[in-house]
Amino acid sequence: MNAPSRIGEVMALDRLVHEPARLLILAVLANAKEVEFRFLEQVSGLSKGNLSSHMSKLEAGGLVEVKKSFRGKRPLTELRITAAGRKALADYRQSLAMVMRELPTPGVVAKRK
Amino acid sequence: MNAPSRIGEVMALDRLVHEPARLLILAVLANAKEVEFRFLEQVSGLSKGNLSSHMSKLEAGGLVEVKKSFRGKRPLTELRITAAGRKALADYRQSLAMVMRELPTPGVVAKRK
DNA sequence: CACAACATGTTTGCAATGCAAACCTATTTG
DNA sequence: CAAATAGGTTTGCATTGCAAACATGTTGTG
Repeated sequence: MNAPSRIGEVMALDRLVHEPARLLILAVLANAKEVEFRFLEQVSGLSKGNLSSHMSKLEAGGLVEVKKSFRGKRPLTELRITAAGRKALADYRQSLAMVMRELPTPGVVAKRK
Repeated sequence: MNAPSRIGEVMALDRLVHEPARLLILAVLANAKEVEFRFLEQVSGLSKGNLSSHMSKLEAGGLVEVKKSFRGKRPLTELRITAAGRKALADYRQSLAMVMRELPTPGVVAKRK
């Protein structure tokens, strides 16, 4: 119950996942078999450059796989989440849940004494 | 269809609060009337320098108030969360809750068939 | 055909950030 | 007195997130 006892959880958050842009990407990927670069660009509102670099980081970290091909004559980049990616996301979610418990509930303020 | 509709929440996270070290600080402050620098240093495991700069950022953002005084002959720095700080934390918590809903539940993977 | 405009990403350049080493001022201890 | 300790702040640096510029091909237009 005591905040300090679990306070360390916050610092253990996986920074690769914690970054909002990447968290968004992972969340989308986790809900679809395979997602196109263009789609991600649109739903995220990220610039191409920014998206591209986050993508590379996720790939470098092994959380995501990138498949390059052609649709017709145009380049096509598709992303898929890996098993490690799912695990990282699940772990992150778990940590978040703990963190949420540490955060004061709206109303805890009134717990004066 | 709900994932893409609420997906923007992730990008709206307040970066000032989102940073783990600062989130930790805020969480601690929210549960105590006033907290000493040294105490924060110990429970967080942050270096003095790091803590000092996060502190300054929170102060600059108006989420925290810093009171400097002396205890005996030694300098003493105390922090208190402001109303704005509580609000920022509450809003952040709210956003987090939404994000959590977007994240795949452990077990969603097995939803085949 | 020439060449402009578009499509799809990647690389580059830069400002902002997190981090701890080094520093500063004052006090206490050997 | 010198050295160690206390309590923080400033500095220097490596990393990052971000979009502008670039690269490479394709389609449209006169």
